[in-house]
Amino acid sequence: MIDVTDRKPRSHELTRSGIVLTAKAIARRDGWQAVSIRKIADAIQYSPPIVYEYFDSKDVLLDEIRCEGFRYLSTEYDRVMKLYRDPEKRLFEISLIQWRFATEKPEVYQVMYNLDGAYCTLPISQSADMQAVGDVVRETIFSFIPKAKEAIQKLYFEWWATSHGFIMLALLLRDQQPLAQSEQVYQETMRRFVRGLR
Amino acid sequence: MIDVTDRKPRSHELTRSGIVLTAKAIARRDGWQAVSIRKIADAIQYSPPIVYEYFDSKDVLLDEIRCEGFRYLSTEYDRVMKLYRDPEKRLFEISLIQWRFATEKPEVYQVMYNLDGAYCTLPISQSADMQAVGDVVRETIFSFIPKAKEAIQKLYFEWWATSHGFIMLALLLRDQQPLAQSEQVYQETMRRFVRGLR
DNA sequence: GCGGTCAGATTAACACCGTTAGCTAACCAA
DNA sequence: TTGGTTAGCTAACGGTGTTAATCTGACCGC
Repeated sequence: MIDVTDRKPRSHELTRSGIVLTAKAIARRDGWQAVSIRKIADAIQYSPPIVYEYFDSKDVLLDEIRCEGFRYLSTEYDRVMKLYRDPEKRLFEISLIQWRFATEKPEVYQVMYNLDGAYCTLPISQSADMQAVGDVVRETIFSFIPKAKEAIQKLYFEWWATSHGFIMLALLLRDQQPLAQSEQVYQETMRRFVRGLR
Repeated sequence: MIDVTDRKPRSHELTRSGIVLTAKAIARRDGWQAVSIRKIADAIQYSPPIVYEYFDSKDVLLDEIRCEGFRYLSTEYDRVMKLYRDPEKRLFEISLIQWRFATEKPEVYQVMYNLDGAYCTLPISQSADMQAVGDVVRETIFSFIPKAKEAIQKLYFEWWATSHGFIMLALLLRDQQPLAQSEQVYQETMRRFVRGLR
């Protein structure tokens, strides 16, 4: 039973962001498998169908959070680009952001790559937000290794795979190997990767 | 309604492996999200509770498939160890097995790492089967880089992260970048990694 | 033949899930 | 007072993992 009396009136935008925040909060606490439309509705003190006024489906809600994650990365990358001029420094700092993001907002990282029970069926490939992230990294690589488009794409693929692989494995083995130790190996590897580009 | 007349009598072992095979078949066709106890029971022509005679829960069933995957890798690694004596060749061939396994049995690879809707809550860390896989790789690395235990563990971590990262990303981007092309980059990278150990 | 036992398998239920159809109650213009 | 619009709800459908209770039928001693 919903008690309407203690439900504060909120704007459309506030309710919408409330849904997103609640979904992430539940995912962070209990994992994505525990996130349900009913629990979200409960938390924002509405009935389940209201959620569908804001998102056509659970899939679309997850996709929103996913894109939000890529957009966040994009702005962080831009910040680095403005802060440093040295391409080598740039790519290394971008690598550090990747680690920081994955460890500080694991629930977002999970839904971005469909990890640990998070599952969004919408294709990630066509996402313009993900493409934008790639553009910044490719541009950075190009700025000190001006090669053909295919070569840049290959280097980007290698950078991404290395970064993502280390992060994923570090999170997977975090109860065997302390995160701080994995982070050290990560930084070492990414520094070596960046240096190897020269 | 279940028609008992056309259900063939099977041994305990045969029914058990039937459950595992059916789960993998559904996962391969429609993804792990589509795998349900009822669908498995339907396929093996039994009622749902029968599945619980063989596996305490869906989680345990997934864990079995996961461990089976690690055991398969283990035997394949052993095969390579017997086939080649050169440590460099050994580690490279093991890397190739990793790729082949992930692309030929994606549904098993997914459940091993909780990817794409596959979700097993049982901790993977304590799995002896996973440990066995690691032992073979660590041993291989040690055989031509005899270093301290921590250094070997670090190299193993790097090898695993690199291999897994490339494979994951290749599968993720397979509709943008053909798998054959990604495989080439993978082989190149793993060869470089192995060479870099000298 | 008859009653009892036991294992194998089933049905039916519980509490969830995503999603949707349809209702209610409040408001506002005419 | 109507009529219409709108926000929000309840209730339902078909699905999920899981379990308690029940049924079925074969076997065995008498």
